[in-house]
Amino acid sequence: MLSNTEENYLKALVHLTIEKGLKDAGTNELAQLLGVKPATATDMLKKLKTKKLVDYKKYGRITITSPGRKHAIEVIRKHRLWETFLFEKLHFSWDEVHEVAEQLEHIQSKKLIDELDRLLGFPSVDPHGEPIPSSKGELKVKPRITLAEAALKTTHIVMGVNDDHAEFLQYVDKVGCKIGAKIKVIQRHAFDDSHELEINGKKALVTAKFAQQIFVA
Amino acid sequence: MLSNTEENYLKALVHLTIEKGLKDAGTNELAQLLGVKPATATDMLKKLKTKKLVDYKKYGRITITSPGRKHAIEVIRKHRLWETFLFEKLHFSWDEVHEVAEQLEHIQSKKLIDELDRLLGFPSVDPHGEPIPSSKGELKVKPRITLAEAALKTTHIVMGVNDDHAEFLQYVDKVGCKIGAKIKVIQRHAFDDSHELEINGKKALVTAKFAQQIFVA
DNA sequence: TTAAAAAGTTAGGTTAGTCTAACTTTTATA
DNA sequence: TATAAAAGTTAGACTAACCTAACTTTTTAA
Repeated sequence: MLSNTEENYLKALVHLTIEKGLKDAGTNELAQLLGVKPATATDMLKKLKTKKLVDYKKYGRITITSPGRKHAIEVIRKHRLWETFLFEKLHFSWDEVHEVAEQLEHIQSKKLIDELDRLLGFPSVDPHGEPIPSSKGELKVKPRITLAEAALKTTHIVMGVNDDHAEFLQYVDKVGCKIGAKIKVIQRHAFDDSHELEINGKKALVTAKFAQQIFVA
Repeated sequence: MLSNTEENYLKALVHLTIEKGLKDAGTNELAQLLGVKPATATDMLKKLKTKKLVDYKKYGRITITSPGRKHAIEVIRKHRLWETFLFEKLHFSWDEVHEVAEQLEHIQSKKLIDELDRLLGFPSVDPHGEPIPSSKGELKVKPRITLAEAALKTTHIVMGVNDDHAEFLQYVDKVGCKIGAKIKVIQRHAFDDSHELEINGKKALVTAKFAQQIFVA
């Protein structure tokens, strides 16, 4: 049985590699994502290596092993099912679900998750548009285009949003950028990397950092 | 914010005092209930004392303070609401709910509990017949008679069952002893403390330990 | 009423997860 | 291609929650 902390490290590795289409990650970026110091991440990586959950050699890059990936994807499945439950059944808004799901994702009970899945009607995406891994551990990695890379003056559909920060999501919501919204990048300003958008017909000006968190098709 | 462990100590103190109609508890019984050594409980009691959650002096008896009680009752409320959710919405049987609720009771989110309460229709008892504290922190302590103290040859109604052990609950279920069942103590055998019962008309022979876990009215 | 038993505490040790400060290895670039 | 910057590691320390072994205080009962 893995601790909550170990599960969080594995989950972070999947976010940094598989979900970005990359094959490995570095100690510093892992530490940063988890909000710990690199030295702390090094210690944990040694432990995860002895448990055969990551492949890793000193000063090298980190890859997740097949058992490590399997476990991480289960945690991600739980996280996204709980987010969906909170949103669909308990009247949570999309900016409120993440924080509570971070706690709920570590509850250990196979039956709980199977039944939750059934109660929700076997959903395939969470409230932010992120795919929910199947009970067999399959995680759909759709090649995602962020608003920062999307073609200019073309209408796109908002497919998903990074869920990590409540404040960000409230802002996203405020400018009318919901899942399914029609969105167009009118122009990019090189001097400050800002993006001029049209969301469902309404103009908005956002930063590059904002644009990188919005996934479109 | 209290750790899961601190919450478990406070909860155990309420189980040992308020729910039994007693005003204080001892280090050893507390340690035993929590499955730790007395030395460990002593350490934690010192910590809870500095946080003003218990009243306590060296070699003395432990009482819970008003803030400590308030917090403990919130945890008990969460535990029993989660048990009810698992039983009512997720097809768990009454012997399966306790273990998972032990994990879920520590999730921190006021909104989560308020919404769960609403989803369940503001229940007043959990699947084992235990009262669910109100959102204001009121815990009904019904004076409870166990089967071991119940009058002989009188028909009683099963009002509740101690929920701690899944195996016990499965056995309780098997002999037909559900909440609301009619139960009569035919005879008690002094030489081995066994109890001869009649449950909904069917005979059964049970131990004293069994009889102490069944609450009747 | 005192001695043994029960209850409770203290001291010192362990593990998990974190930190800082100093160090080493790798990489990128002048 | 040498060296500075970036990336990563090591050593030593801290806290929370647990342990065992030895000790002290309180209670019980002969």
